[in-house]
Formats: sequence, structure tokens, C-alpha cells
Amino acid sequence: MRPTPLTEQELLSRAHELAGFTLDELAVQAGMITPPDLRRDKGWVGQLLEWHLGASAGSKPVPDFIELGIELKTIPISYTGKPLETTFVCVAPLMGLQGVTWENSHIRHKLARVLWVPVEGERDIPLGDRRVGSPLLWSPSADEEQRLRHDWEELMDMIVLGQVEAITARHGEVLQLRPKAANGKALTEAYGANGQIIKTRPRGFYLKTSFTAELLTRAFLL
DNA sequence: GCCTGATCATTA
DNA sequence: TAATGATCAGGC
Repeated sequence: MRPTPLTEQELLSRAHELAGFTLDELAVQAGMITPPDLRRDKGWVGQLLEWHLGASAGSKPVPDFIELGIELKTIPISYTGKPLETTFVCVAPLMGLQGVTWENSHIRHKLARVLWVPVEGERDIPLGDRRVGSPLLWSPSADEEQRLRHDWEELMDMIVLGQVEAITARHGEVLQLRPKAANGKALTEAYGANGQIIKTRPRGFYLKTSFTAELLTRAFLL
């Protein structure tokens, strides 16, 4: 991959340089082969952008740009510029929750500073022909953080009370809790309704498309 | 299994 | 057609 950017400005300007290129063009530069589609390569676009931007973390549980504390997120965009998918943030802790607060939560740190890179995502555009858009370096506004915190506290309360299996994607205005695993057979431990420990599918926190649409729109209007 | 990168595919 | 629940690949 390219050298890791040393400053926020360097990272942002490098991201701006990618705007307008197709994924095929970026793949050639990276020495990668564009897959026919994303059915078996769901993370390919993210990995391609990681290469171009010099993300350092790889698959480690730390920010993509460790030194800068910045997380990289590619986001598939429709013809009208709206996100086509929810955005996975991180796995939800289901055990060992004593002392966990919004302030010290994994998700809050993950979302503290995010470099959003929109990429055309309509399925009728061949993968290699999709173009990269203009990047956005984002931190939650006070209002956005308040809404995130509200949903997070509601969801975590249910988890602590042993109600994880009663949570659906409909809970939360901006943040969802949904299964996150290789398949339905993956199981992890969680609190049960009667204080016992149960086995359940691992869950992840996802940002709803309406929320990420707002972010992109707000930045575009400014 | 957990974590990274996410999108797929079917339903409501 | 948007949203939900399910799933794919790779490294450790």
C-alpha cells in the first residue's frame, strides 16, 4: 500500500485526489483484480481504498490511521447521493458490562473521527465502472452525539437486563443492533432474561442510512 | 470465535 | 423499494 499519511491534511488531500476515479482505475494502480461483483468480496472496495490511502491497521482492532485516530469508512451511494446500506460500526459487547459507559465505549471512540468516502453503489453499475466521490472528514456534532448516545444507552440497557434477543433492528433512531457474524451458526455468550448466561448470535452496531445521509448532506450544504 | 472490511437476499 | 436479518472472506 501507499505510505501512511502523517497528517490529517495529508490524508484528506490524498482522499480528494481519488475522487472521480473508477474502481477499475484504482485497482490497476493497486495491482488488484476487480472482482465480477461483491457477492463473494464484500469488503473489496474498502480494502482498495485502504491501499490507496495508506491505512495502517489492516485487520487489527485499532483505527485505520492509528497515529491520526481516524477511522476510514467507504459508503455506497445511490444515483441521488443517498446511502444504499447501513454502516457497520463495531461489535456490541454482550458480557462484562459493569463500568461500561457511553464516555468510555468502543463505539464512541470509533465514531469520534471518521473519513467517509462515498462510492457509487448502484448494482446496475458494473463494479469496475463505479466512481469514487468526494471525501468527508467527520466528527459527531453535539446533536448527533446526543442521538447516538440515547440509542446506545437504550440498547445497552436491554442487553444488561438480558433482553438482547428481544432487540430488533427497529430499536434506535440512528443506531441499530443487528446480527454480525460469518453465519447463523456463530454463537457467543450473553445475559439471559433470568440472570443466566445464554448463547446468542454476535451482534453489531450499525448506523442507519437516514443518519449517514444526514451527515453527507450537511457537509455538502456547508 | 472475534475482529477487520462490508453487501446480499428476502421480506414487509 | 427500503429495511431487516443473514451472510462472505481473511487474519489471528
